[in-house]
Amino acid sequence: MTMDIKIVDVASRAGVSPATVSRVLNNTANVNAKTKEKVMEVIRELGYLPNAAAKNLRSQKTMTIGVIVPEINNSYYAEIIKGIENKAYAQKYKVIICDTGNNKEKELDFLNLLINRTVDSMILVTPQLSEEELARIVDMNYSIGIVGRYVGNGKVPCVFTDNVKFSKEVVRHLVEQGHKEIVFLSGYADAIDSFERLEGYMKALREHHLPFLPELIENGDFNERGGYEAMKRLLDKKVSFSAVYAANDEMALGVYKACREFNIAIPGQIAVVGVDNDRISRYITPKLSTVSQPKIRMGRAIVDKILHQLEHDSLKEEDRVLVLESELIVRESSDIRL
Amino acid sequence: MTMDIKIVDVASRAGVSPATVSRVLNNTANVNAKTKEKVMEVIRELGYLPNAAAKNLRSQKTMTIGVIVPEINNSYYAEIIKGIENKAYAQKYKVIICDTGNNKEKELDFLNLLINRTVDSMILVTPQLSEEELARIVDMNYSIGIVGRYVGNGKVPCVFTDNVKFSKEVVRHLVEQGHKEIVFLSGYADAIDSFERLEGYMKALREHHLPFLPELIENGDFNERGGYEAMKRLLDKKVSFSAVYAANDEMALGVYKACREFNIAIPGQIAVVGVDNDRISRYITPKLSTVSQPKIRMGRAIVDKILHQLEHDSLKEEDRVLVLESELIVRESSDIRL
DNA sequence: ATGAAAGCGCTAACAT
DNA sequence: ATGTTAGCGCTTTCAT
Repeated sequence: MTMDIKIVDVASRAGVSPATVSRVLNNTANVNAKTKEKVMEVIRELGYLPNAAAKNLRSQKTMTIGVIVPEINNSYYAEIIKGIENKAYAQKYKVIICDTGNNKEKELDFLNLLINRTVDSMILVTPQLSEEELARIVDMNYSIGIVGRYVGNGKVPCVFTDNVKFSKEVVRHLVEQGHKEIVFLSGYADAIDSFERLEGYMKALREHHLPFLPELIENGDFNERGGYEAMKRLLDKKVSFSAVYAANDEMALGVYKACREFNIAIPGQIAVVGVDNDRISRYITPKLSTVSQPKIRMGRAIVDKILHQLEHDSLKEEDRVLVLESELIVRESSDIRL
Repeated sequence: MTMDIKIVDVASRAGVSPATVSRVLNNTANVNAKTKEKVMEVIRELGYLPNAAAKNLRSQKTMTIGVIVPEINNSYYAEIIKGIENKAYAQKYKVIICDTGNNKEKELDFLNLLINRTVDSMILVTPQLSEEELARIVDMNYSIGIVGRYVGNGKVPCVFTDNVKFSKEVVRHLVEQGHKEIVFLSGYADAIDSFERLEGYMKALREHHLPFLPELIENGDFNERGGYEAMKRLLDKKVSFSAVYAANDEMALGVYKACREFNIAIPGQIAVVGVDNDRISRYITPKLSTVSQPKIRMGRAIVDKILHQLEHDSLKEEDRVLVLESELIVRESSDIRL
């Protein structure tokens, strides 16, 4: 145990009361310039820092934000966290990270940090919780922000990109390249991203007067292995197709693997497009076409909204939801001219 | 503001004293089975969770560990964090992340979370701080753990891999492949990793009776661009060499880029080996030889040591430092037979 | 402009 | 086995 110095130590040494020290520390009332100077000096001398727990208890704030993500060590989430941490630091907030490993139990468990006041607010990145579950918490007046999907609740700020819109763009690009039979590789079925990307895919087909063929839909659970196996299933089924739109880059990597194994040329025989603009997409051969999302900005934006709401106790509806632009990046894997 | 429920609410509703509620909550003394049951029931009914700040203040613990890393969104650090978070969660600890962006000021600032008791312990991953600076903090009895480098201070647990050892392995492998003029691409000069990897390189040269040529040493600041530019400088200098040992995969990626630009075949004309086993190394063409480090295990291990020390207030010297095995992974970029 | 004192919600020492 | 009470270190009325 350290013999920490407390506010009374500073006070007595400076010849003032604890209240005055608190005042200069927090700029919370007028303090005579001379005494202020003296107090500051003693604080420096003693290297005093206010005990966080006492401060939190008394002020009912922790200056801490929690972030719940499915996997910290996935570059997509790591970038979002980066944005959150950087913005939070600039506003003097700390960040507690919670890695659920895609486990909903853990997600719920971490939410307790909000209830027991360990954090002032919780950011959920592509959460598994339903709108109702979210509503229950928000209605108890706890602060929550969402990254990666739209939420209807008027008290919940959310930041995301328009899955439907960029999915349509991907399909349009593929159609322009001459493809008519396009596979859609979905992530796990209950993820909102899977659903919306599929929706965009279907809408685009209709717009281009292409038939929707259910046998061209496969699920790859958002991971490489899933993509690999889905691709093998497609090959087994002997359905005819010339392009694959994978709902993320991970699965596209799996498609690459299967193609390598079966000697299928990309993009010569099969074009491939992914989503996320994972770093690997630029380095793999052939370079993978993908959709880039402004991950760091998403992180920064949600912090902005949450803190605004925390401080002003309100958020106009038009400020509540932010949909950021994503961008289709065409690379070798879907460009026959290359 | 929510009307939170407090321990007194639970107590009165259960017809007992706050002390008893605290006892069943913390299993800190014998409580009659019947009353215990009753208290638990009320707790569930009310959805009571103990206020964290009050608990922290009273118990002088926060059950929180801070982690300071140079860049969260770098897979090497993200993996270490993953290991830390998972182990911490299993022990009921939370994790606050601090991203310094390689800024020493920020590193020092984050250490204040230790002093002001926001966290019980702080893990520094490849810190920029000197041993003396660390010692100053540790001598005030604050708990610190280090990942990624050895520290002499007997009170500081540390976990790392043996840079010298694997560097020698890398050079030996290259020599066995017939290389005699091997470039060493260093990271920024003040990083301990740069220094030790260089040391291993030099020792290996001596062991294999190869001359040490200063013109074969270049600095690439641990990033891709630095590697690219270092490689161009080497090419400009017109020195002769047939292999490059880059102190991390990032720089190796830069070497790849330069070689592509100048039409140099890897490994035909120049062999390349990196360090870190970044995911990209398996996907790039040609596949990059590299050194794999057990990142997640490093994270888990340091948490183990720190918590042991926190609870037992001591750590035997033989338990204090852990050097984990790394492994040279030979892939296409340094194997002429492939 | 400054000080005295109450109290944030919990745990632990002491009493019963 | 259980209750009473002091106090963790701070902020914030309320006085002066």
